[in-house]
Amino acid sequence: MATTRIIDDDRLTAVGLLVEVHRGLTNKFAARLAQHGLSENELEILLRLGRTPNCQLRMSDLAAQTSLTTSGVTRVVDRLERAGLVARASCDTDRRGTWAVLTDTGLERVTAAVADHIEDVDRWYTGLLTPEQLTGLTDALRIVRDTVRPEAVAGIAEAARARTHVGV
Amino acid sequence: MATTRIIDDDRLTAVGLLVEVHRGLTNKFAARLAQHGLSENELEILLRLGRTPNCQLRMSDLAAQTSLTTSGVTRVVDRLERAGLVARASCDTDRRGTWAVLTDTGLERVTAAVADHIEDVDRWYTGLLTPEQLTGLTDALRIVRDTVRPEAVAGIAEAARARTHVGV
DNA sequence: TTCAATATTTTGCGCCGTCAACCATTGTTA
DNA sequence: TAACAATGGTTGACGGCGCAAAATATTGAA
Repeated sequence: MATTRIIDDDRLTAVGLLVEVHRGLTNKFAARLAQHGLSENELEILLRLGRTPNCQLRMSDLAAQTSLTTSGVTRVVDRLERAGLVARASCDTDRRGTWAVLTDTGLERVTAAVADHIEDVDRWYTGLLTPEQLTGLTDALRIVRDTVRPEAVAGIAEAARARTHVGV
Repeated sequence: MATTRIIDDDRLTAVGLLVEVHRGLTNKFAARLAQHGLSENELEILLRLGRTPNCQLRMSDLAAQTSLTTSGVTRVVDRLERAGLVARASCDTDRRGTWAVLTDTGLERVTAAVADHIEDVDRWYTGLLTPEQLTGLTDALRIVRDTVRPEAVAGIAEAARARTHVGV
């Protein structure tokens, strides 16, 4: 007698699995990141800045990429700025906007944090799977990502053109 | 000239993908759940209760299963109790403990919510993948889940034995 | 030019969940 | 039995983030 309750639907457990993995990893990562004085959101913002040609991105682009609210980005950048890892620079071409610019110490900090972080990622995630499993996983995830968050690549080209210098 | 910056490590983008998918799905699901007056955490607690033999679970077991804090579970159950979806019942064998028991209206509510929710899950997640992709994905996720959250199956056997009745 | 409509960011307020402290109960050891 | 650590749950203080409104800058139209 198979149970056919809607509450046991396979699709439900499939998302459940994703959620559990996400939470589990987040918890595993949090401790080490805290040693570097960073939260996951802060790390992500630093990473996105660091990957950009001139290490800078508009606040609204950060919001689009991270799926934080613009308000959320404001506050995260506030903290990072207070910590000296990011600086704000006004945008010449559109004086409504502000660049968030990764400082030198910000780059150092994120580099150090990432080195440790990758160890954890490998231990708790990528290292648990065979290469085939991993590519299968990421391919599938990419399909889902592209439909649930198509806007995730904002402002990179634009930022490459601008050249705002900070520090020094 | 390949870029070899640590910040671009493949493993990093692999987790990034997972995080993006999780956030994207969460956002997609939130609206519909809100129509049923539920948050994702609330739905999860109701689901876990509903899947249990007598629709009841100890507070601490809920905490272990959901990776909320016990304090967090207290507050979520507070809200659900206020809404009449869950009731608290004292535990006979250990008077420190309390059962969270799904009420009849709670069961109705979660059933209705899940019906809609599954549609969304299918549209934004499981329905986007071929059966092979999906099983590959869940198999891989299960491997990760079992190592990052081995404690995720708490209190079910125990709850089956207890038979606390609430309402009527 | 002037004014309305729009875009970018910040701020006030509130919800949600964590942390740490706390109370009640249980089990253990003597 | 008393004394005490360990366990289960709740509460107060606090921080992070979203929502909506405000502040500022830009664009378009008359």
